[in-house]
Amino acid sequence: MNYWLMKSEPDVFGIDHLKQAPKKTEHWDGVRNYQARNMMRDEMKKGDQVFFYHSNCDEPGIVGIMKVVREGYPDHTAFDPEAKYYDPKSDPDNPRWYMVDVQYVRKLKRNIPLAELKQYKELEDMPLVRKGNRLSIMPVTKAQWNFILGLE
DNA sequence: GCCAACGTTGGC
DNA sequence: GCCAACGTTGGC
Repeated sequence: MNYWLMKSEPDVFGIDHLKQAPKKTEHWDGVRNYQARNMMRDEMKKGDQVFFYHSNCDEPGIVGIMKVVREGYPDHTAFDPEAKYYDPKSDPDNPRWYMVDVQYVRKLKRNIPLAELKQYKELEDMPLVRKGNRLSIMPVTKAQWNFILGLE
């Protein structure tokens, strides 16, 4: 099993939105970055565990855990001219963008803010804590995963 | 293929 | 709201 971290803006889609969704499950649409796309399309597997990270908010940080319940499939919002992340270069016969479905597992006992995560030598290799990193989906090693859970 | 311009992300 | 970092676009 692999571990991941996915970012989302809580004002747009936060962990409570996921918790309140039908079956506590939602598709992770709107990703328009090739590195992140490749991970969702090729690498994220059913049962993989994912940290839910809140970005662009008062206190950015890891707030909970979810799991992959459906592996990569085409992001249909790219085909919809009305959608915010419409991409005319993606078409159903040759989809450019992919998404996975994720299901709410639980919140962490406390939110772990980015400012704190940056302090730990154990996490210095995470793209998350590197300056200027904008990747919205990233792999997490088992060691990093366990270390972060130990911070709860 | 290079690279300047531009747009976006996201912390602060 | 500012701005650094980075990805993408498009002219040449």
